[in-house]
Amino acid sequence: MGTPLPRDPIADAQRNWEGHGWGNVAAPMAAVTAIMRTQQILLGRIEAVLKPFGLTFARYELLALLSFARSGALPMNKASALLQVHPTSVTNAVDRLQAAGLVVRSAHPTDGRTTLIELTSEGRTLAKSATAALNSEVFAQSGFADHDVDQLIRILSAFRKNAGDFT
Amino acid sequence: MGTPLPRDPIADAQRNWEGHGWGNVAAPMAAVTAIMRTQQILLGRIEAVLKPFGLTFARYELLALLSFARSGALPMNKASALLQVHPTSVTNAVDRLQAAGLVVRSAHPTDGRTTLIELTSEGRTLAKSATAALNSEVFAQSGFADHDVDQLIRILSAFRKNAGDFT
DNA sequence: TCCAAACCCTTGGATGTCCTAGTATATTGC
DNA sequence: GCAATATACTAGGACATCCAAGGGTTTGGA
Repeated sequence: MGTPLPRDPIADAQRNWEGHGWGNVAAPMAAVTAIMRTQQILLGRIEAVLKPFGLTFARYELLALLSFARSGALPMNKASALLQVHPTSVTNAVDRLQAAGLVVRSAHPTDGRTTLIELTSEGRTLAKSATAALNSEVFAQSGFADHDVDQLIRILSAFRKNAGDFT
Repeated sequence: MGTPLPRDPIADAQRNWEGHGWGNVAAPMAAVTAIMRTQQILLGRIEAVLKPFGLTFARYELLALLSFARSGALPMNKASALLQVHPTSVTNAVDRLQAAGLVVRSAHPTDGRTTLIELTSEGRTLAKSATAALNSEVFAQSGFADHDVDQLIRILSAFRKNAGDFT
């Protein structure tokens, strides 16, 4: 998928929108499309860094979440809510992490419906290493200027709140 | 995946990062994570609007690209480059669009390796309708303030250029 | 001219996401 | 107390994305 294009395809699309009389939504269209593409680029970088650890981003996120849980354990429904993904996605991730010996499922002490996900010591160690790698190889060189990072956090936080992610 | 959380999980993660001595990368981490989540929200809205048309976002993007191609046809490798996705993803999308009668594959006049994707009249009509729906139901109500849209376009364009998307 | 290298598309496999049930356990209300 | 409703997790299926590999077509250098 490799060589750079001679022109920005998203800017072209924006011009196309304007040329078709949709100028009022051309800019939001371009912004939304740019977010899609940026996410794709960032995900690619993250996956590349995690690959040597045998992790994908989905599994890493779960591992990281558990590692910050103090007790090292969380109910699956809680993890689903915090990661904002479908419960079946968590089931899928836990299956694989458990097969890799990084987490274990255990029964909830009082609620028989609930399953706890618990970090193993291997899981905790791996989470730490993977986080260090992401910090130095992705986040420390994100490609965003410092003040742009602040802008992004502000803009996207407002968007997410408005979209009903949190109160 | 429903009720709003009482707190912003990304802001919490940022605080966690700072608390662990990773303050220098906490903000980029939060920005990157927010982009991931924002993309997920936007994709969900888009897919919901496209569903009645029997389209997914991937298929719509290809359809829209073809509809702007004047001749209504593009080589698959060109589509792959412009959409910035793996060639196999285009193969997949074309398979389904062709099965739905929205595009047809045809031979390239001079290069036997290349396959052209061509819009059918049904495909062109559907692309028009779907675009109108996206414009009014997603882009016209993106949830971003106008000046934030400009900021996003500026910031993400610089990022994509820096990432090698275009020159 | 001719064969190796480059290029194009497709197939097959691994992952992840969501949706739609289906099973099991809790909670609520009468 | 017991039935109806709600909640939690999982199984199966549809899609999309990427990678690796394979077969056909062009191009280019010896």
